[in-house]
This record gives sequence, structure tokens and C-alpha cells, in this order.
Amino acid sequence: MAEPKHKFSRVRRPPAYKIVADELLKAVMERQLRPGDALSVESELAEQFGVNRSTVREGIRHLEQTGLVERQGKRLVVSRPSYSALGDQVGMALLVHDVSFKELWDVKMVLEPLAAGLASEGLTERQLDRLERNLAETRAALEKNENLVPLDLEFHELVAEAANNTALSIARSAIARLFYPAYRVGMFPASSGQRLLAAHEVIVAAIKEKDAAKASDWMRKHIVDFRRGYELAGYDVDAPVPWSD
Amino acid sequence: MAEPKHKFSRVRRPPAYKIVADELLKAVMERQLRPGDALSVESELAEQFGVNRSTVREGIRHLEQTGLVERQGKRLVVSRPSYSALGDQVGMALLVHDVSFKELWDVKMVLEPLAAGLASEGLTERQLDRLERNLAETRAALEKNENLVPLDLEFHELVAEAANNTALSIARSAIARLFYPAYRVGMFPASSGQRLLAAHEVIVAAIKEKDAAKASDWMRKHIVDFRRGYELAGYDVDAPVPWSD
DNA sequence: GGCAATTAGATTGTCGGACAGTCCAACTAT
DNA sequence: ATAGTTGGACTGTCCGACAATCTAATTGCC
Repeated sequence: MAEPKHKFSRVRRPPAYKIVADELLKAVMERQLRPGDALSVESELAEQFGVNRSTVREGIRHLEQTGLVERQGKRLVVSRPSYSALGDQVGMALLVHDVSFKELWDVKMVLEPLAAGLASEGLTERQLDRLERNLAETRAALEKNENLVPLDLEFHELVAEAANNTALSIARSAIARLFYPAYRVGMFPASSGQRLLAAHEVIVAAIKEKDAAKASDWMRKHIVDFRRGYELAGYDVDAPVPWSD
Repeated sequence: MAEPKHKFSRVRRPPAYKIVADELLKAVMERQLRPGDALSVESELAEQFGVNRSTVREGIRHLEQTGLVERQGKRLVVSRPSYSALGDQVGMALLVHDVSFKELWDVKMVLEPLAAGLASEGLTERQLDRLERNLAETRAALEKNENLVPLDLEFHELVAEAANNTALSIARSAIARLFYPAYRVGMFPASSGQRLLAAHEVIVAAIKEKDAAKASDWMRKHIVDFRRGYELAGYDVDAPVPWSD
């Protein structure tokens, strides 16, 4: 028997709701729709696309999840996905992929020092204020023996923000989010609180002096400490990070 | 008149389709549904949730976009979001945030060397094969003066894969995707093709020898080259990266 | 006339029902 | 057994409808 000369691939017609979603996406990508613009109402969109309103709705749900369109009251407006929405998505994906502490830490280990280094370059008054306020609060919390976790999270968030790099912020926030369950399982024994505060202080000082290398370096040490805390608490760095509720 | 002691905040009932989506998400997060499991059919879900099938569909669209559930033929199965699906989402978000080449490059500058370093640790036979095949193809393409971009992209993808770190792969792929338009605008003048190939070769050699520091170091140089190419081509690294199609 | 209360529309969220197209599995004829 | 047929199960899409909510025009009041 003759070999077939050509195999045809499965003919697949994308469902209409997907076409609608893609079409809207394309309009945004081509800047025909810009963040802030309002979309037509559902019934009008349905008419334009020549499909039923239900179909349009399904398409819109697609985009809504990505954060590309958003409901402000009753209007549908094009918007820029927020870091945290993205962080949620990526974080969730990492969880189902059973990512280990070590994997996350390896990435954190390069991103955080980068953030600290960049922050040294273009720090604004306001950003510095917020960092110093964070330090003050951390000092206070340490004395009163309160939980340092939220303050530590905020600290790193602030540093990243000061780095003024969207890509970095998103990547970092997705990863930081996943450490939160790890934090909860009892990090920061009293002894290490001092170390944490000391590190934060040196980092801020270095950033203030615009000494990128020093800021970056101390951040690295700080992240190493973080890992040691996790190990000392008896957790396996190669096991998947625990899931939060 | 007495001041009201307490103001109540607007009671907001999340729409049913959102509840459905969240409920399904929760089931996955709590591992009651695991990747690979099939969901009931739409009509049955509708019955379980006590809502209309249309409502279930809208909820499912939400999850579908994240890649958490997937249509395999006609069945709805729970799945793990693929790297590329995530990369798409994040990449798109970065685009609408008008991220600059420099921002992306700064992050790439730490992620790629990390990938090269990690790849040196646990490289499998198969991964090495693929890397060497890529080198061979690059050599061939260079001689025939063909487009090196797809091969370069593949190279970095392979290195990242060999690093065996999900978080890194996702972050890297999201960012790499955004350079693609940059590539298209005419990178790689013939002269730099040689440099590219040479760098790739050294990196593979270093990985093969399990010399993480060397692999990492050469990767860094390679990424610096990449930036220079962009600048030499006359583009502004501080401008937002150009959008694809 | 200016401001407040009311009313009429417009729009979303949800529902029920309907139907064509497609896939699958059991069944039938060769 | 193999090929062909049939029926049912589901999805993708559509239609029409309605309550709840928001918006804007309208009306009534001072």
C-alpha cells in the first residue's frame, strides 16, 4: 500500500467564546483598547461579534481571570493586571506543581539581592521613609516579642518596590507568597529576631548610602539565614512547601 | 441627631459563577481534586451547586484560563498549569505594564546564570543530548546563515529545564517570551552569531564538567552580550519593549 | 432656578429550555 | 471479526425572560 503523502491534522474550530476572548485580548495588545478604557455593554458586544450574550459572557470570564478586564461597578474596563493577582495565579500554579522550598529559595536567593541592589540606585524619599518606618516597627515588635512575619514580608516588599522593576516585583511576589505557609509553621525563634532586625538595618543603611554591592551582599546573607531558620525548625528543604488553606 | 456608632460596609454578594470557581479551586487546593481527576459533567455540577448550567460554565471559564482545569476532548480534567500558559499570562501582564528592556534584562541577568549553575548539578543524559543537538543545529544554521533566534530561545529553555526548578522555569519563560519581539527587530548581525555559538558551547562544556561557577559565569557574559546586541541595534533599553504582532 | 425625591431605563446576573454537532459505546449486518 | 448503524450523552450556542441594581432623566418642592 502506498504511504500517504500527506497527513492532515485534526481540524479544530476554536469555540466562539474563545474567539471572543482572543479578539478582545488582541485589541488590548494592539493598543486599540488601553487600560482604563471601558468596554461596550454585553449586549452590544454580542451584537458586534455576532454571537449570543451568553457566549460573550463566557469569553469575558476568561479575560477577567487574568485581570485584563475588570468590573468597576457595572462597567467593564480594561485594566492592568495587579501584581498580587498575578502572584496568586503563579503561586497557585507552583503549589500544584509541588515546588520545594529549595527551588523557591534558589530563586529568592538571586531575586532579593537583585532587588536590594537596584533599590540602592533610585530610592525616593518616600520609599526610604517607609523602609525606616518598617525598621522602627520591627524594633518595637521585637521588644514586645510580637510576630515579626508580617513586618519581614513588608520589608522585602518595600525593597522590591524601591527597585522599581515590574518584572522583578511580580516574580518576587509570586514566590514570597509561597513562603508564607512556611513562615507560619513557626519560623523566627526569638533568638533569630535580633539577626533579622540587624540584617534589615544594615541593608537599609547600605541602600541609603547607595552602596549596591553591600546592600545586595547583606540581603544574600539574610536569605541564607532565612533558609537556616527553616532547616533548624526541622523542615526538609527538598519537600514540597506546605499548602496554606 | 445621634451619630451612628457603627457604619456597616456595603454587603456584597459575590456572583454565583465566582463562588463556583472558588469552590472548585478550593477543592483542588485541599487536594480533594488532584491533577488528572475528571470533573463531573456540566449538568451534574450545576445540580450539585444548585445553579444553572450557564452559571457553572462561566465559573469553569475562570479556572480554564488559569490552566487549572482543561478540556481533554470532552472531559473536564483537573490539571497543572503549564509553564507556557503561565508565561503567556505573566508576559502579557508585563507588556501592559510597559516594562522596559532594562527591567527584563536585569532579571534575566540573574535568572539565566542561576539556571546554568543549577543545570550543572543534576544534568541527565537526555538533557545533555538535547543541548548538544541544539549546539549542532546552531552550528549548521550559522553556516547556512539562517535565523538563529529559535535555536537561541531553545538553548536557554533547555538549560532552564536542566536546572530542574519549576519556579525558575516559569519566571524565566515569562520573561524570555517578552524578548521575542526584541529579537525580531533584527538582532544577531552575522558577526555576533559566532560569539553566540561560542558562548553556548562553553556553557554546555561547563555544565558537562559540572563546573557550576563557570557555567554561571559564561552565561552572565552571554546575557551581557545580548544586551549589547540590543543597544548596538540602536534600541533604547529604557523604553518599553516593543509589542509583538 | 436650584435641589431633592421619584421614576423609567439600561444592564448585569441568573435561569430555564432548546437544539445542532460531536463523540462514544452498544448493537447489527456482513 | 469487521464495518456500518443507531441512540444517548455532552458540549457549544442560542433564545427569551426576569429580578436586582445602577444611572440618568423627570418631577416636585422650596
